[in-house]
Amino acid sequence: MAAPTSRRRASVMDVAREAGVSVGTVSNVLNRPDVVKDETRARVEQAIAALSFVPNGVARQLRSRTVTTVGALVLDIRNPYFTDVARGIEDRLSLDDHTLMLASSDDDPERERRYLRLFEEHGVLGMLVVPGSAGTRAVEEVHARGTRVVLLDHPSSIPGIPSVAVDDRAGGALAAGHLLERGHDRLVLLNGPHTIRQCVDRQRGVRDAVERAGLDPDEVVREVTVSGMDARGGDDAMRRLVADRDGAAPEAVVCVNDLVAIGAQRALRALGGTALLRSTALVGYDDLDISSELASPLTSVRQPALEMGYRAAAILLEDDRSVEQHVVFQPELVVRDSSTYAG
Amino acid sequence: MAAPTSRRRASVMDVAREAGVSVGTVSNVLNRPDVVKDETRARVEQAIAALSFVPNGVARQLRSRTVTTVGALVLDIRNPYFTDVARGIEDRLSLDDHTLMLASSDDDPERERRYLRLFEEHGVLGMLVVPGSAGTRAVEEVHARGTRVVLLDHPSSIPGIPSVAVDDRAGGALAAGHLLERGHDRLVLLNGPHTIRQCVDRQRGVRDAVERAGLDPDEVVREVTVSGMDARGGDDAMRRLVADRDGAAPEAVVCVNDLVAIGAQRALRALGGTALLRSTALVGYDDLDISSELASPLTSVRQPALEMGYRAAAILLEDDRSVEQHVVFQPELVVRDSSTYAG
DNA sequence: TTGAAAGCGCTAACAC
DNA sequence: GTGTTAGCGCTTTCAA
Repeated sequence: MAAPTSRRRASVMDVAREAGVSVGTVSNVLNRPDVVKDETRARVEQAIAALSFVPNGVARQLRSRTVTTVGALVLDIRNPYFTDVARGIEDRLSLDDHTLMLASSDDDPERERRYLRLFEEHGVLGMLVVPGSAGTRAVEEVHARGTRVVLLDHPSSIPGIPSVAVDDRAGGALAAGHLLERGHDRLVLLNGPHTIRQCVDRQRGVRDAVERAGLDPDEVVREVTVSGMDARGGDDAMRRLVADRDGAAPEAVVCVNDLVAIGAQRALRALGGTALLRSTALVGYDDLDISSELASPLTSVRQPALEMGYRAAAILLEDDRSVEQHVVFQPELVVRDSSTYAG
Repeated sequence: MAAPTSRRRASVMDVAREAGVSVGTVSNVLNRPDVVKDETRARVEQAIAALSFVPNGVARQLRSRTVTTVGALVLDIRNPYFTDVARGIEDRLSLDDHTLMLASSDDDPERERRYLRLFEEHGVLGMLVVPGSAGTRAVEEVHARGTRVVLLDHPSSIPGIPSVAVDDRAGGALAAGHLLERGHDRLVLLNGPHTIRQCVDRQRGVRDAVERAGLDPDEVVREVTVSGMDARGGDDAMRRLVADRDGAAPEAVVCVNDLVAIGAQRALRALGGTALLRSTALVGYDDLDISSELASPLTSVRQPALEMGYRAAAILLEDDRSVEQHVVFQPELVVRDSSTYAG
C-alpha cells in the first residue's frame, strides 16, 4: 500500500484525460452508466481504477442538490435508549441507501445549536431531533428556513413539524399506579429537570395516578431533581434522600429512567446492603436490555425505542401527507423484583 | 414561525444585494469581520438576519478546502464500550471546535465500506476506525488515497497509520489467570469470531495464562463461538453449552465482553435459577457501567474507553510526529461476585 | 476597505 | 453517444 500522497485527489478532469474522453462522459459513467457505450465505459472505469479516483461528494452535492445524509441529534448517546432509537433510524435509512450522521447534545444548548447548525450548513436531507431543555425554538428556526425536521420523543405542537413520541404521562401513571396498588402511600419521584418535557409529563402522570387513587399528590409525591439523568445522578440523589431520613430508605421510588434507578440501587446497596435495597420499591423507565439482569431486576416502563426511530425516519423520508404525522406510542409496564420486595 | 418555504435558501449574492455590497464583502464579514468597516459590517449583518441567511457549508468546503468534521466508525453503537470511546473522541474534538460524524458498521463489511466511502467522499478531516472482520484492507486504501486515519482498538501494523488500542492479549490472560488461580482447571471461552482481531488476541491471552500455569491449553480451554457479540449471543451459546452437558453449567467461563457475559448469566438463571448461576465462575470484558449492578456483579477486564477515544482524536488532530503514534493501553481486572461464588 | 472575477469539482442541459 | 459549457455558493486573489 503506497504512502499517503499529499498530491491533490484525482478529479473527473484527470479521469477524462486518462481515458481520452470528456468530463461529461465520466460523469455519465458515474451516474448513468447505461447511457454510455460499453467500450467507452470500460476505458473510463479503467482510468478510475488507475487513478484511484473517488468522486468529490461535496462538489456533487453542491451541483446536483442531491443528499443522502440524514442528521440525528439525541439527548445522550450513552443512554442505551437513544442508541436503540438510533438503530431504528438506521434500519429505515439503509432501506433507501441513506446514511446517518449521529450526534449527542447532552442536553447542552450550546452543543445542540452547534450540531443543528452543522446539519443545516451541510444541507442534510432532513433531521431527527430530540429537543432538550432549551426547548424547540432552535429546531423551529431550522424548520422555518426550509429544512425537513421530525421531532423525536417530543409531541410536536408546531405546525408542519411531524413528531414521534411516547405518551410519557401515561407512562408516569403506569409507574406510580403500580406502586399505589401495592399499597405504598408515599412516593418519591427522582426526576430530571422540568426544562425537559419528558420529565414534566412523567411527573404529571405520577400525579394523575395519585389523584385517581383518591389521594392528594401534594402530600403523597415528593419530587427530587437529580443532578444528571444517569447512574451518577441517581446515586447522588438517593444518598441525599437517605441522609435526610437518618439512614432509612424511602418506601417507594419512581425514577425518571433506568440509569437513574440503577444509580439509586447502587447507593442503597452501598449504604445498607441488600436489606436497605429491599426496603424500597423502585420503578424505572425505559426498560433497558440490562434492566432485567440487575441484582434487583428492575420494574420499568417500556418504550418501543427501535420502532420510534424507524417510524421517525420513515416519516422524514416519505414526506407524505397520507402518513400520520404525529405518532404517539403507548408505553407498557414490565413488573420485576425491584418493586415487589418491599411492602 | 413561518411555514417552510420551498424557496431557495438565501445565498451570499442575496445578502450582498440586500446590503448593497459585493459578495466579497459578505464573505469578509463571515470570515474576517475585523477587516470590514464597522458600518458596512453592520449593514451586512442586518441583511443576514433579515434573510435568515445560513451559509452553505458544502460550497464553502468545496472552495476553501477547510473541514471541521471527523468521522468515526465503530463496530457496534449499542455496545456502551463504543459509546464511551465515542464520547472520548467528542471531548477532544470539541476542544478544537470540530464535530463528529458517528456511524456503526455492526461488523458488516458492506456497511463498513459504505461509511468509509461516505466519509471519504465527504472529505472529512480524518477518520477514526474500529476495523471489523473484513480486516484493515478498506481502511488502508482510504489512507493510501490521502485521508488521515487512526485505527481504534486495533494495533496498527500499517506504516503511516497510527493506532490506539488495548493490550487484549494481556486482558485475556488477566481473565483466565484469575479463574485458574481460583482453582478452576477447565475453562470455556465464549468468544466472537476469529475474524475479529480482539477475539483472537483475547483467546491467545487465555492460552498464555493456561500455559503459565503449567497446563495444556488444548485440554483446558474449550472455545465456543457466539452468534453475536451481545447478550443474545451469550444467551444462545450458554444454552447450547448447558444442553450439551445435560443441564450442568460449565465450571468457569471467560466471555469476550460484558454483554455476552450478561446474556450467559441470563441463560443460566433461566435454566436453573440462582443455583445454576452460582455454580459457574464467570468473567466478562469491558467493565461496563452497569456490570457492577447485575444480579451477579460481573468480574470484568476494564479498558479505558474514554481515554482511548480522546487519545485517538488527539493523534488525528495533532498529526504530530512528536506524539507517540502507537498507543497501547493496559487493561485491568476488576473482581466481583460472578467469578467468586463458585469453586 | 471594497469590488470584480476566477475557480473549487461536479452535473446537466444542449449541441453535435 | 459524446463533447462543450454554464453554473451550484462560496472564498480568494488582485485591482481599484
